[in-house]
Amino acid sequence: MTGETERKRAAEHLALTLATAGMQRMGARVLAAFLFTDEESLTAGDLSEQLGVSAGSVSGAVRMVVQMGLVERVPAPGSRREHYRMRDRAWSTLYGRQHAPIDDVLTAVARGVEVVGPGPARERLVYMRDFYEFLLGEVPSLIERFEQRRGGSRP
Amino acid sequence: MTGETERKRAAEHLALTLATAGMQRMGARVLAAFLFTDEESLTAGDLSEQLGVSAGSVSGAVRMVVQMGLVERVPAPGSRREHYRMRDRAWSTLYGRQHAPIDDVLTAVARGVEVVGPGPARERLVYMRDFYEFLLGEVPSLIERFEQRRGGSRP
DNA sequence: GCGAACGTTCAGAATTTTCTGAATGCGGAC
DNA sequence: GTCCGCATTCAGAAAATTCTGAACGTTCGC
Repeated sequence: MTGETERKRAAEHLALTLATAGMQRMGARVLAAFLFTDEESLTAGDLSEQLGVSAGSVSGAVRMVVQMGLVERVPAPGSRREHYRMRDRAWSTLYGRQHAPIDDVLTAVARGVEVVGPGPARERLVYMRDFYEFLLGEVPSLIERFEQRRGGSRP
Repeated sequence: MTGETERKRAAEHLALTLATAGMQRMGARVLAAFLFTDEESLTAGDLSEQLGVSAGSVSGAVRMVVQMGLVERVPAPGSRREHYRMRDRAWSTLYGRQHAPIDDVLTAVARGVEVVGPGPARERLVYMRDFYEFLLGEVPSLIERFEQRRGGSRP
């Protein structure tokens, strides 16, 4: 273990990396905050203070990560604030969610196959469609395999 | 087959879908143009005209898709222009590339594990690290399986 | 009920990303 | 060697995204 400063630096670095990889910046920062905390749960106020951003930004970012299924509200007995924490399996959930767009792409490609007559373009479209169909089928089992492998040591 | 208009509509729709899924807009439009054409190859001029955008935009977008490994320059005998076409296996390549950020995330998380002392946060970080390591190992074999399954019918 | 604390919403500001268009570079034809 | 046509680069404009901060609800304690 190193100092608290190091922890924050590592958290911010991960947030930046996730943001570069396509996640919204504030969502990534909030997520990193949850990931790196030893607290049971965090409130919007905690996040606002810890990240040095406005309550409004936190509100939006929290809504996003909750909607993504990465963070959940936790019942807050005896507190007026809303408490949140990371969900278990957050990462496999995230990975699964990243594949939601596959459905949309698949639909768009299928439309292309309908519209385009025989020829090279159509062959390409069929190939693409097959690939995305394949993915759509394989990803869940991929995640499941990880869960099972992990399942024994951390339920 | 339907009219040429339908084809363009389908191409633009796919481009928009890919853009929504995180790809840069112009890159997606260029890619869709390659995907939907029956021409052997396209030049920057073709793309510029077809998409109704400036040569500068095309240049940047083409550079991107080439660098992504989705499109390649094709020798242009007897023509001063540069010719490009989609590469075979473009989609599995794209999918593989989408996982390049995994390396970065993995590095960032590993740093977190080093920095954080025992506790819930560290457990979470270890879980995340394991998941991304698992992915990094599985994705190539996933793609390979698709290629093999497809290999017979389209070499 | 009343007051206070907290979260949310939304219009506007700031930042970042993306596109354009003119200048520049490059390669082949003559 | 010079010219011509196309591609690229890059500074600046345009557009989209993201953050803030003040106003508004809501919920709980009293």
